[in-house]
Amino acid sequence: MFVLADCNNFYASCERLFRPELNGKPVIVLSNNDGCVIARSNEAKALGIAMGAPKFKIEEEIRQHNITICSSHYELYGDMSARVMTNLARFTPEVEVYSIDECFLKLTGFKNLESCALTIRNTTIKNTGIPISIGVAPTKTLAKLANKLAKKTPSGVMVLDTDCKIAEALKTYAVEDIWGVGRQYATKLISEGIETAEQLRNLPAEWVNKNMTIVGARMWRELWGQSCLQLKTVLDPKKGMCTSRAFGKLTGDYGELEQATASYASRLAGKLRREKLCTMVLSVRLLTNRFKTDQPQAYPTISINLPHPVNNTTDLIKASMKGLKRIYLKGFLYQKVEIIAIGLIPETEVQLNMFEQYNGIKNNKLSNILDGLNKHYGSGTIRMATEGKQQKWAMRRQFLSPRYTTDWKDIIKVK
DNA sequence: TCTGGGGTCCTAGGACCC
DNA sequence: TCTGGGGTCCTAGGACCC
Repeated sequence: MFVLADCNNFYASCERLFRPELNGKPVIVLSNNDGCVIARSNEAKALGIAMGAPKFKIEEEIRQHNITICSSHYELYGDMSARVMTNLARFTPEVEVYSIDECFLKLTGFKNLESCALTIRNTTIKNTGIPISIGVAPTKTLAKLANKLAKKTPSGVMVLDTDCKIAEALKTYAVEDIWGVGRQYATKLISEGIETAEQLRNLPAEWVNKNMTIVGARMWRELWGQSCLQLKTVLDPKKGMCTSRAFGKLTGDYGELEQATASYASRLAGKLRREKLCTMVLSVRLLTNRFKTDQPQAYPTISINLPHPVNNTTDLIKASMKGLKRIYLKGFLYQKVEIIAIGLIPETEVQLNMFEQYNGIKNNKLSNILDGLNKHYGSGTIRMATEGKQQKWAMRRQFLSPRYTTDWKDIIKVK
């Protein structure tokens, strides 16, 4: 049996954990740059605050209902996530951490699944303070579905362990809420008159194969209780890595773009080193704001093949600067730069190019020193000069909570 | 003023090979 | 006039996820 454990309103719950006065009150968490809503407490959901709503469009509701706003704070969420996952892993060795707030577990040989699920839920809540729901079913797709139903029950647990219970659950389950049915498929299915999971499951296999590719066919079989998606206990090596973030303001200034590009490249280099990976290709892309339809749009991009696979800050900044210079177009206001690394290989498998000069040893040494200092004195303590000092383009985080769990200086702020 | 960031997998089509 | 049959690899684009 597959179990899906999913934290309720995870980011909002993390924020509330250290501010208990917010319990029972509407809380929302905003995306980077305090752009749009990415998490809501139940109270905020009840007020009709939509997922993804831009903040500037709901100012009136925020004021009227006295909604508490938080900037997203991934350091805090990451730390709380690790605590939740550690607790879940105590119940079975078969664990797949699926996302920051979700985890699949496999339970074999348990007689009373209901009480087992309840134990998992209650223990995790007691030890972490994060509310969580548990869905249990014979396939991952059905466990996801069970979890969604569990959120609506008082016990927070839903076990679908018989054909009868599964059939009953599918009857009224909206087709667009199935894991694997996104916007495109939902529109298509609904236009064909398929509105519930039961109707989708009753479609002939040929129809699904023809219209929904192999991915859809797997999902369809999973709805019938045939497990096609296995538990992934070992993470696959990453294939690509990307640093992309909107600026705090639009800019067409080359100097500012240089700083931002260098700083994102440096961040990407740090991520690569942490995962012990090197990249062979670096892509740089500038983007204007697609919502500003009255302004000229441009998305110039370039891919640079590196002479050697690297992950040191010096070489990656250098390559990104070269890319920026080649794609920069005057007269546009840019909102974002993306730096993408593709063709990742493990540090230990790097092969050098005998026809190119290799400065890796010196540059790697420098990067390691950088990492060491930033780790000891706090990230951002030391950085490359090209990354800039003022960073006028840096993202807005007006409503950031203290680092309750990861910084001694901030812990004293807890009331 | 203000609209997230990071991934995965699959398919189709073109280039190229013998 | 007639114009094979089988592969592989790569890329772009589209779908999905949280």
